[in-house]
Amino acid sequence: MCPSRPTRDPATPLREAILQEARTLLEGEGYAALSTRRIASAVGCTATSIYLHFKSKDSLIYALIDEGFEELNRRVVEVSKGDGSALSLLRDVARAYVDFGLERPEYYEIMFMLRAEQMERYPVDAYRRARRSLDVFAELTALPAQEAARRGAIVWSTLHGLVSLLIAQRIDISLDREALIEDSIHSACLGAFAALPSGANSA
Amino acid sequence: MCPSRPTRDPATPLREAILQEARTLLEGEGYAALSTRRIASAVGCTATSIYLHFKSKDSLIYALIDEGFEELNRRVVEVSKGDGSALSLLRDVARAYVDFGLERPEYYEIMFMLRAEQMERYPVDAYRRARRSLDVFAELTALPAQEAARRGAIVWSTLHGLVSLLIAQRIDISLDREALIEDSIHSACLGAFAALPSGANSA
DNA sequence: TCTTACAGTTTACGCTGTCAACCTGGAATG
DNA sequence: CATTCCAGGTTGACAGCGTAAACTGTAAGA
Repeated sequence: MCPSRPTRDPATPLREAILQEARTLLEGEGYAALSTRRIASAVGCTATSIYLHFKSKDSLIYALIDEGFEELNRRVVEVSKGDGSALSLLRDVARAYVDFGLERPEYYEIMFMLRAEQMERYPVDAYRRARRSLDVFAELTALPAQEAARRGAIVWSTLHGLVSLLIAQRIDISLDREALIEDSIHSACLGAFAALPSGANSA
Repeated sequence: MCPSRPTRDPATPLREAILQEARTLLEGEGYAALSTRRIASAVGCTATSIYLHFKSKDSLIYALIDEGFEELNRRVVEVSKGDGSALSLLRDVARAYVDFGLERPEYYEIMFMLRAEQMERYPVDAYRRARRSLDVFAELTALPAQEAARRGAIVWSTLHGLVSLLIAQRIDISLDREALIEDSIHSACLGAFAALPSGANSA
């Protein structure tokens, strides 16, 4: 009877309500729509209250990024535990990576496509820990560490190029999307196992 | 004796002065530093004066994007006119693409790494015309149109993945950068010419 | 000379992230 | 019971953003 402000459910603690609303806003309207004031008004508090629970807007987004990596890691690890040759496992893991990006484009965007200078504030080692599932690409090559790391980076960057261009809708829509993905994954696997010029394969 | 405001050189017309300052700001401090007010104050006019010469801030940035594509196109076309096998030409063109990205990261960023929703306002066909040099990837495969387009997209996305991750500094710095680039280019060329599963190669 | 158009400026609006100061209800303490 | 303290909010403000509307001075044309 006194609807002066949209009161929020006092059962859920504010921090969780903020996170929940941020998730909804991110998935519904994208990263650009994430503003402290929009979150606050949807949640029924003031914008500054967010700073009682998060050091900054960035750190709120890092919480979402962490959630994204949790899901990506879960998907990748699950697939990588299957049986089959290293090649077929790598193909499956690559597919899982691409699927994640296309099914959760907004999460992929904040995880991998944000401005570099914006991400610098995300602690480097935390980021490396977060994206540890990407090491699977390297491990599956079963090569010596240094060579494996480079091969893993090639696979990752190949898949990232595909996913980021698809998300940004920069790939000609007249192309057969599924065939492109299939071929790209295959090409990425070639990048992992084929002979490459840098010569270290023989090491 | 009356330095109330930083008067600008009246010889250069304002539009060119704005563009020049935008270039300087972009290359010196990156896309995030590009604000109408900063440009205006550096140039010696007011922020709103910019709108006498550009429809919006975006259209000012599109002018910079066009300049970027002009340089990229020039580099690519020049290299693609060399002689050698299709494979070696493709390698050279790929190298030119990567070099452009790493030598002009701020331009690469606004050309290929801006938010999707932000780029939507850039007319789709204008964008396609602007990045026409990327068609070279497809043409060099000397395949039927549809298959060539897919192969070209694979090459492009592979290189874009590499360049964008390098620019965003997301690739482990302990990796041998030059070897990674070399191998990625080679892998991209494999993506253009190797047998791939989608089956259309036989068409 | 009067008019018109151009090329600026001033002012303002609504938006952003964030900080300092203030308030408020409840628990702990005297 | 009264007092103090504090966690968890609010209010108000600041500096910055893109940009729209209204205004001004100046130069060319009729």
